[in-house]
Amino acid sequence: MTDTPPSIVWFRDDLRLQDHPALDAASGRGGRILCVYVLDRSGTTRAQGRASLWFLHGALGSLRQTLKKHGGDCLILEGDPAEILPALAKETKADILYCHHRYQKEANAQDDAVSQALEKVGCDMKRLHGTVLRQPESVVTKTGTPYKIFSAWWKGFEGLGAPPSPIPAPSGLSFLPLSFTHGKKTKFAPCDIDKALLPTKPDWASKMGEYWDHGEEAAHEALDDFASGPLAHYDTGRNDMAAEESSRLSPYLRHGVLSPRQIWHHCKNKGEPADRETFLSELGWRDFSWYTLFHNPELPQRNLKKQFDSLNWRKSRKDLQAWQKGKTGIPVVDAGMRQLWETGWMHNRARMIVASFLAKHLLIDWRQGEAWFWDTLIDADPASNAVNWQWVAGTGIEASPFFRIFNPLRQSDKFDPKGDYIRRWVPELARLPDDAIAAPWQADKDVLERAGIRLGRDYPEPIVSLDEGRDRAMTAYRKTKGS
DNA sequence: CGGGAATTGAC
DNA sequence: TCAATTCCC
Repeated sequence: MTDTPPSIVWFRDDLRLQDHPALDAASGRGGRILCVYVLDRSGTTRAQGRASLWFLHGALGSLRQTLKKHGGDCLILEGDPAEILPALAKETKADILYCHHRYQKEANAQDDAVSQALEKVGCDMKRLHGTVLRQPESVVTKTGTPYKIFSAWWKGFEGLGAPPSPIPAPSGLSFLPLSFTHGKKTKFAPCDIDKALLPTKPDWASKMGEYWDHGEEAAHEALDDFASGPLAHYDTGRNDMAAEESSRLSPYLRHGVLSPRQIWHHCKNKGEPADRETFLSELGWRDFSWYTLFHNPELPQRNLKKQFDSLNWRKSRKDLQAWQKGKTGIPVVDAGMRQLWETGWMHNRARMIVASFLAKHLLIDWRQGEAWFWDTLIDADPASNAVNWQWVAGTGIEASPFFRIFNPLRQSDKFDPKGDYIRRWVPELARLPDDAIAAPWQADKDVLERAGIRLGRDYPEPIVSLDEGRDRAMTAYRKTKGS
């Protein structure tokens, strides 16, 4: 045994052992390691939504199990990291703490504060890049300014060659036992993660548990299943809402059970070039979102196009709730929203449709939608969520033009032609024939009767006429021009 | 990662 | 006539 002092590895959105630069660095140093996760109650960073916390519960449990196989464990505490971590460093005599950079302004400021507090107890904080393909500063235009357009950024990104290869989980890890925390010295009791993380109202845990497996092993299985299957026809398959052709890796990616570099390198030689390029560019969008958030910290709160600050959003609690519950009377919108509620996840095509419907047809502020997704998505990502909402609402830097309004019926025709997605998530419409299920209010009376549907009772009438909603949005958005 | 009206073009 | 293409919103 060397006399190298212990190191602390502070886990955040990187709940894995493989391709974990912070853990790898701690291992390479030689001393014993204390793994810690802090459920941040300081109020300085945005609290995760309830669905996301549910997934976190599983991810933390799996991380602990994996660490136990290596003879270690992860200490889970609740409170202010700037108090907890220095206290732990003092108690364990650790002189170095490893973690990964965070790219939200508040989170980065918190890390700065933790670093300063650690310094006072003789502990050095080392932040490594481990949660994105490339750190946000690394892709810049020739004039040194950040890119605003994805395709231009992507070109610059690819011009740098392949992203760094993932690193394997360190072997021969040596851990500091957690038992010291049960001594009198520590003032921090271990966090009861069941109590702190599992949702009670609503009790999502039992339902969502049917759809998701936890842990690195399950995540890599999902990755391999996708790479050896749906990736081969991803270009078209990803848009079929009823098919299970999308990767469904987002929850693992969000919580760092998988790293983007692992996904990239696992897929880089699979499938046809066109399908692969489409998928990798989706992974690119995730990095670009973090890049955009890094350069625009106000992204989750403020329109990046200030022109839309004057937009007169409708304030309708009733319409917002109908959207949230999947009772808008537009089947494809309701299908998406119900899939979200039950599984904590929504097909990406459906995300665009429901988001466009809220921000355009209902003319409700995209921030209301962003907040709902934040609370109900197990993959709710600080960067992607905000970027994509601003994209759909037309308020982002590189956004869909404001007059681009998804027509839910055309979307149904194109991406759920047989209505299978609607049948799966809006079962009360299941008996309607293929050509009527996307727009029951347009169906003949006897068709509805045969399917056992009385509109307004078994299934709602549309809460807004698609034509009128579209016109209303066009008018309201157009008014902001030049104002 | 559009929609939809206007227009073209193959019958 | 009607589907494909063009072009403005």
